[in-house]
Amino acid sequence: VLSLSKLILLNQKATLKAIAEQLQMSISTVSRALKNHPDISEATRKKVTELANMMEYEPNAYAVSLRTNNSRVFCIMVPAVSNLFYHSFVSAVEEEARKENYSLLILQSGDNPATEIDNLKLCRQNRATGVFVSISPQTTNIDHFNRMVEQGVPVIFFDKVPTADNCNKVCLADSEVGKMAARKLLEKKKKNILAIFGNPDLSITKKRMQGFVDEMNTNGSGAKHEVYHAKTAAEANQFFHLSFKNGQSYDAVFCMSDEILTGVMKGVQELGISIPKQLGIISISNGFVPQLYHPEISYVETSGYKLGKLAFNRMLSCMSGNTATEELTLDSVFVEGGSI
Amino acid sequence: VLSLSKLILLNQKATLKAIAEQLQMSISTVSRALKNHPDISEATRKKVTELANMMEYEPNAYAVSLRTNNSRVFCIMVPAVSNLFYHSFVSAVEEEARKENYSLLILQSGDNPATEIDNLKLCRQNRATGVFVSISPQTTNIDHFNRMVEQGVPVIFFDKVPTADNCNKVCLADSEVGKMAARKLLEKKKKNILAIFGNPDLSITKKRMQGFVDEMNTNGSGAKHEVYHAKTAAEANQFFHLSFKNGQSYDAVFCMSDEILTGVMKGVQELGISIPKQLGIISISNGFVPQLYHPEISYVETSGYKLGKLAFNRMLSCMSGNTATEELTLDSVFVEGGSI
DNA sequence: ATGAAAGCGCTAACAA
DNA sequence: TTGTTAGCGCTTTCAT
Repeated sequence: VLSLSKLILLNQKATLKAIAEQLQMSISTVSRALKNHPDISEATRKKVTELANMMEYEPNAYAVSLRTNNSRVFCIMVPAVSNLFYHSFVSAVEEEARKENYSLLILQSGDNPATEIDNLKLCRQNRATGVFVSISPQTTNIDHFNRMVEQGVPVIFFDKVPTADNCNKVCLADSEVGKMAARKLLEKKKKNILAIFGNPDLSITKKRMQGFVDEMNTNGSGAKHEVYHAKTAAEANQFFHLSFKNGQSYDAVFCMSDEILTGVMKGVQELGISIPKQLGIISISNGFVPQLYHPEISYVETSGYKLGKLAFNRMLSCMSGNTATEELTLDSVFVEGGSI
Repeated sequence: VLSLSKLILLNQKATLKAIAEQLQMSISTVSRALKNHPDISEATRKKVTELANMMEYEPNAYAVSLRTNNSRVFCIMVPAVSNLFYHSFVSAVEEEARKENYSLLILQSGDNPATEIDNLKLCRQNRATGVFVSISPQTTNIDHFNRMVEQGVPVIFFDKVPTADNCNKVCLADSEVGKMAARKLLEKKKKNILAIFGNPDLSITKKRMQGFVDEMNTNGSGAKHEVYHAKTAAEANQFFHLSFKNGQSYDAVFCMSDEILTGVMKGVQELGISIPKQLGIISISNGFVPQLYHPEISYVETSGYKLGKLAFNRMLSCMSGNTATEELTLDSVFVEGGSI
């Protein structure tokens, strides 16, 4: 239950001006009192803070930004937030941003370069302090992003990054990840490997494949591997069925992504194949999907969460005047599950 | 390659003032020209828009908000964005917000009531036009939220909603969902059902359980059911093992959530139980996890995406002056998978 | 220790 | 058709 006087106070807008009028003092005194300026007397400070609390005063972020020319807003642009990998990235950035007292503007591009440009306008309208972006596969021209950088707004590309090299990138070590998966397969003495990759046009596919194939060719004496591409889980499932119906006897399957893995694992269940006895499985994953199965699937980890933390640090470094562009890479980790 | 003159233009801040100075006209003329005010001559409009494009002018969102007293920002507060259900909700709201030209401020509470209050301050600082919130289980006092409503900021509670009834709620029909799952089990003539629910303190658990048990008691003549609670996937897994090691012969398992389902399905794989021959499985889910298995798990759908759309509509209705509070409920759908 | 005043970028009522 | 002016809420310099 609120007292009448409190009700009256609450019903007017809580601004510095309103507080100043109530207290018969100037706006600047109120402002200073509220931010513990040393010049302000204890008595004044006390009166002001008490009334401010009563009125539930919160500074108007827009007025502050306008005045200080500093928005304290980061923008994150991703193809779609409804994606395990990206939302763990967002989650990590949110945590760090909160600590540093920044807010987040989250934008989806839907893998559409035109929407990307629209979103960039929103970033500019909101005078974003910095931008994190994972670009769409069709984005080749990054002039718009470079423009932001020229104007002093750091842009950190992450995950899906452009090929140009004069920009800040924070990536998974995709080639290294593919290499590590191949190495694990060879360590386990797999001789006849089915490797299923995603859309061959994506740079992520190219890099993972390059690492995988390199390792196989360099150190895989005696081991055979066949490469397929599947754009969806359903396609991966079909490939799997074809491969195991034709009597070919692979002893291991490599899945480039969760999408592929789910298609393959459905095939495994459909055909009643026993893992790892009849067949070894290894995947590249964020970690959620592999632990749904028994035995849990062994995978090389690509953590959106860790990438988010790394990207945020890079952002802070850019903001503190570090103008050199850098290409950072997240070390990959193998997580043993029992499927190989 | 940019011309020198363009470079010079780009290097100064793109504001109405800067444009006005270049063109030797007043700020208001420029402002009007840019928003196609009918009073402005074609010649002037053309000159202004051309220069504005050259300078890549974007209005300063903070100045606009400050002046118009309208932020065009919605705030969404959830326990954690790294959650399948919530991020599909966020995704839906983002889509609608974009159409209406609103931005999104996304905040995580970490299921902590104190953080919730902090977040609410952020909402106020950003003068959010409206707030979507799924509260933490420990939040009993919703005064802070009511305060926002009193000050004209609509608050739409979704999913995890408070018990008080003078507020806007958009929920899954949790009781109905439980009831529907029970009905499906009875239709399939299941006689001996293991029902695993989540944390018994959560209202969502209570409601789903109430619906389930009600239906069983009302129409389940001849069918037995036993209720367990598991707070994590691992606990559900343990229960499952105990239940099937002790020689008890359930013919179906009901899982209240994805979390429970993953624990149970791991048990199914570990014990090599054949679905649906030896055992029927039914779950309540967003839809992602059930389709990872073979056969796909039959589930009653709880769509975060659809809930997001519904919540957004409710928000628009509140903003257009509809002050009556309402409690909306999303109809549930049964999705046949083959596991029962 | 406190106040007055300018200005951030924009909109809109009023004037010309 | 265009310009002048005031003001949104805040910070900060300069004065007192």
